[in-house]
Amino acid sequence: MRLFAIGEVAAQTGVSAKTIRYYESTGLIPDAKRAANGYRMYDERAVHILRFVKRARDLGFSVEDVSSLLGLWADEERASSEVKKLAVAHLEEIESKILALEELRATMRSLIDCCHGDERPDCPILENLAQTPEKEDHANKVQD
Amino acid sequence: MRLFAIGEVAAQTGVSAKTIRYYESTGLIPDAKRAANGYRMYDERAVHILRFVKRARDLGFSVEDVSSLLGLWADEERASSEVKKLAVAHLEEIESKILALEELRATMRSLIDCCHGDERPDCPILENLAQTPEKEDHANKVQD
DNA sequence: ATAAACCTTCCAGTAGCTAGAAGGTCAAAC
DNA sequence: GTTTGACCTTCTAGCTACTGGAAGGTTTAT
Repeated sequence: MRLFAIGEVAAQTGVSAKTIRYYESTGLIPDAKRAANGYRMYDERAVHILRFVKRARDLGFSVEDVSSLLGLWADEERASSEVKKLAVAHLEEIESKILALEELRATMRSLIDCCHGDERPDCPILENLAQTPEKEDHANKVQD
Repeated sequence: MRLFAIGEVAAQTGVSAKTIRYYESTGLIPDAKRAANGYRMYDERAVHILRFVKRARDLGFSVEDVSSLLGLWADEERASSEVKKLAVAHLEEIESKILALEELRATMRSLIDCCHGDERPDCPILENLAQTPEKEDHANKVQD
């Protein structure tokens, strides 16, 4: 069975050598085998695991979630509902982040639209930031 | 002129006492005056600054950006274009984050839709994560 | 023999706080 | 008069998920 050194694995998986070592140190992936010279060596299975990790991280799963997913992947007896639960929770997180960012975007857009952006010092953006929220709820809202 | 202790300022601004001290320690806000007993004391101006910081942070500006904004706010000679430049850059960041998250959302949705999510072990989500990507060259470099 | 390209470990730093420990201060209740 | 509790102080460490760099060992090519 062919074995690969860490740099080659990094190239194959898109996970940097530093990050692979980091994953090992935190226990996310199992400790690599070592060659006689002390170098970490990886077989196909280890590379496969790393690719799984990479894909899940790219999908935005936290390292902790990835750890759970690896566990489920390894468990032949898993219920797919377990996986789906993690995925749905993650999707919901993504969705709420999008909502929050869309609100920010709307606010930023309206602020930017109000600012002439020339050499004069008066600036509605700064005025908005500086406004005292005395009339609470409506005072510091910006219309979309 | 009335002075406020840190707890009251925290309540007034929505910035926690811990965070106010942190902001002071990093130089984002000026060092507070001290009462005879060593307590930090804040006047209206200091509270105003903190509210500005809070609002800007709520809009998602980085602390570094907030620092620049504070500088511009204090500078009577500023050009509004300077402020606008920061705001536009921030908006663009928000927009690219939204785009990235929308892509993730689409992928996650389709994965979730494919998974029956019951007690059986077969799961398209895991299969997707585990799939070996066919040779798409992602400019794999070794970096250390 | 030397250079380069690998590999090793360990320490520190990133953003923006937050938690907790150990202690000083102040007003009110008993 | 003391004790309780809510304040305040400083300091250190931890969170996520890495990344950079130092100091050094190994391998391969020239």
